[in-house]
Amino acid sequence: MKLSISEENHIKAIYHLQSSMERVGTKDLAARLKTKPASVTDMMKRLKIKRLIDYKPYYGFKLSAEGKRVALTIVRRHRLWEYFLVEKLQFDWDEVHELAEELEHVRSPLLIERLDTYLNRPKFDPHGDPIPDREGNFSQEDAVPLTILKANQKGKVSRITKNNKEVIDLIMLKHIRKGSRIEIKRIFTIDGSIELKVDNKYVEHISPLLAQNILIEHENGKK
Amino acid sequence: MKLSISEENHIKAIYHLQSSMERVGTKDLAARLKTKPASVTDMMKRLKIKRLIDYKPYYGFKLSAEGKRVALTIVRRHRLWEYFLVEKLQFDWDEVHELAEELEHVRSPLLIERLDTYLNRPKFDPHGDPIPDREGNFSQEDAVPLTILKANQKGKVSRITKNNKEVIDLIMLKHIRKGSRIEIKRIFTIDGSIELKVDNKYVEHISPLLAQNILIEHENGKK
DNA sequence: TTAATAATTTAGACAAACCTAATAATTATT
DNA sequence: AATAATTATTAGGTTTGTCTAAATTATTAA
Ligand SMILES: [Mn+2]
Ligand SMILES: [Mn+2]
Ligand SMILES: [Mn+2]
Ligand SMILES: [Mn+2]
Repeated sequence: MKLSISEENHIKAIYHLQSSMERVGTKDLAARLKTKPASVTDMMKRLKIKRLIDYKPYYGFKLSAEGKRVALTIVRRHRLWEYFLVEKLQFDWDEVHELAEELEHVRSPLLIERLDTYLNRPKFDPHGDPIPDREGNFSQEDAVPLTILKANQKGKVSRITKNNKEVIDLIMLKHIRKGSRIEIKRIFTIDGSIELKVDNKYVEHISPLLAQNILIEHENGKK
Repeated sequence: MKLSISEENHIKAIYHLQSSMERVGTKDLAARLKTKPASVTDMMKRLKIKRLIDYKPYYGFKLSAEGKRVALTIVRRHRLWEYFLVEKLQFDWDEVHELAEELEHVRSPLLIERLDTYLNRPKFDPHGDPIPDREGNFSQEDAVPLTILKANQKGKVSRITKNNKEVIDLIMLKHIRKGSRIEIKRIFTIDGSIELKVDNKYVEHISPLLAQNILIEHENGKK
């Protein structure tokens, strides 16, 4: 099925909103896409015809199985490009979203496959969000980067990604090591830096880059 | 000025057609873009309003100075992406055009600048076509890859790009060396291989990859 | 130099993707 | 339960980019 860029953007937005609400409403989707409720209704009718959503007028919508599959391929493309931009083109992690928002619409399974291989099949994007694989599955690793935790969440350090000397020195300095109990205090959106409490003892402030290299034992179950 | 994807495609197509005709006609442009003459006329009216072309009804059109500037940035994006796809993602040189046709429309000067840097500022794309720089200038080097020559054109070998042993062995085998006089006999579009006469003596058949590494002294003057 | 042919433009339609304003349905509040 | 507030849909438009068919202009050939 060939989808337009706008259709893809709508599908992806529904996917994201669904994680925090059972059915998505017209107003919320319009707000997220910076469009108007009337326009969303138009689009929902079309997506319903294409069987990508379950749409009950006045009662919101949710992705169909096929819609979810499509959403995951778009998310995959988006996050792989973000990873590429940061890892290869030296962009900062907070500069890449808008570009990925466009690059994600180049639909070529072969391109994405090659890009994935080239990047060494990364499991998380520069913001710490997981990158779905070709089949739409997320990493089964129970270790996730510290960056995906939100304020007030807790976790235990399971391992450090890079065995780079500087990284090691830094985490030592911050009293972090394998097994440390971490509690996120605050996330500064300006630079993505994180204030956290280590082993209920030390209050530390670390960069997002360092945080990406600290893997936390994943709480299996609902997110 | 913000241009749509379709507008960009039209501008670029005019640019290419202009190299073989003074003014471009409606029918030719329609054929190249796989659209209809009536649609081209519509678009030409709009591009005229945006002052990107000089359009005289019934007498064809040509790019304005500004139009040419725009065309060159699109060509630059196209060719840089092609280079990326071949050099980094292991695509074959004959598989990349369609993908670049889409990637070229991600308009971000910063992205293209970083990509260029990352790729080490290549001067020619995988087909041997020159990549314009940020200012729209082509390489001033008087050496161009053998691949940009057309059938029946002649040239003198100025140098070999890679000092790789295999490349050296191959060009020796084909009787090619610095100073050799080359005459292109035929280009096989299936694989891009080239039949040529060396020093008016040996008829040889070489791969496009090898041809890319053979630099020819450029005939300065009109193209 | 006129008639035939080819190229181009115009007229009129249509789908996609938006919009505003008006109307209707749902949900929350007294 | 009635009313108010919120949310969603419909009606009717607009712009972009395409199309087909008809009319017009330019070019070529008789
Ligand atoms: Mn997008
Ligand atoms: Mn991201
Ligand atoms: Mn190309
Ligand atoms: Mn294109």
